[in-house]
Amino acid sequence: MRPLNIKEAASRLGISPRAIRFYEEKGLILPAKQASNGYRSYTENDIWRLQTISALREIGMSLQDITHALGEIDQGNQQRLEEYLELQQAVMYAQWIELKRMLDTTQRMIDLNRQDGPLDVSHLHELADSSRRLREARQNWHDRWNYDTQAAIHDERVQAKSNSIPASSPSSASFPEEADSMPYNESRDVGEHQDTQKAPPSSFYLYHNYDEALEQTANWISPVPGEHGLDIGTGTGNLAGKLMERHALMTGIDQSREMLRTCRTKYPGMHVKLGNFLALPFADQTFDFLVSSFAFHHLSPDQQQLALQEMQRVLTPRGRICLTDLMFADALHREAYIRQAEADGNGEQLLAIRERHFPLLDELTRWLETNGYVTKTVRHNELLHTMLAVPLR
DNA sequence: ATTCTAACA
DNA sequence: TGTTAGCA
Repeated sequence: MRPLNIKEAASRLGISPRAIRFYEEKGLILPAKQASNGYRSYTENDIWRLQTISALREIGMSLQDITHALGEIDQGNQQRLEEYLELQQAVMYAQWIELKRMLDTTQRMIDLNRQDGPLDVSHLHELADSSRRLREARQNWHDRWNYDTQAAIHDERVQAKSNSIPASSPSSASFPEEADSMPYNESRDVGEHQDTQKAPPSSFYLYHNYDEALEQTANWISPVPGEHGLDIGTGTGNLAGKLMERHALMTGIDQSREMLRTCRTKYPGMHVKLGNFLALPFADQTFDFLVSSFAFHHLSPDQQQLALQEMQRVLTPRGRICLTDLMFADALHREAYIRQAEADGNGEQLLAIRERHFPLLDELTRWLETNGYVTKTVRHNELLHTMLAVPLR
């Protein structure tokens, strides 16, 4: 194929010629120059390189990081190459879903226009507004890109914390009735939460009952051997591992390369993929069930909505969902909890609550039930819950 | 008509 | 990165 000049290359990639020159200035590419006029000349290789740069850029990687990444590819690091290819794939999925969403929005506007006659402006604004917010939400996962650094120490930390609690520790003794994970309904749940205002002292409890909660999740899913399951935010694969023991075919996605690396070595039999929770890199109706533990609270409330929609998309019509995470019963519970933490001067806990977006149990339940699910929930400790959602059918 | 470099926003 | 200017 004939080498492209800069304008052709730019239009093919959907970026500006200036951007391309800028990348060159930063040392990311080095196109040949025509001796006669000094015009840059881009070969297929250059184009591929630019494509890579552009894709990585879209995910919000800094040019510095891209330099580094490209370096590894140049050295023939296949492992890395695959990661970056998946990254590009993830971007494409995000775009695909965005497109679908826009189609959806316009369709809704058309419908509303037909039904209620001329659409009043406020409604139009509302639609446009939500559409904008959704898009913003999706962009925010760029930040997660740097989450990697935490990966290496993740498992150690969890291990350390659950081990540091003896089986007969006071805190678990004060919740003896939870030991037997009995499903209970929402109203009872709210009631029970009222005495949680004597909030626990330190933050280690956030991970206490960690393993019990994962067990619960796997039990509730109880996969039929051979069923396909997706673990969103699989981290190092602890939950997916339990489901594989039960002979499910597990796929895990995470937004962190480092996490996935660890996961791959821990569970060679597991499909592991880099991906955005808000644009799952899978076709519609791919999985029989879907689990997620300790991942939801990394998303903003808006993003959680998107994630739920995505889950439905990749799930089979009869697919079930089981979520384990720290949750508040409702907004009041959250407020009370924060007040208590303030009173205790527990800064660590306050920070944890403020920086995460622990789902509200009542909202989550409402959303799922509105979307055709029957739910049941079990509480493992003050905040830790496991929720199962099965299609009404 | 296009591209290039350089400089400024 | 976008924009603009002055060249080849």
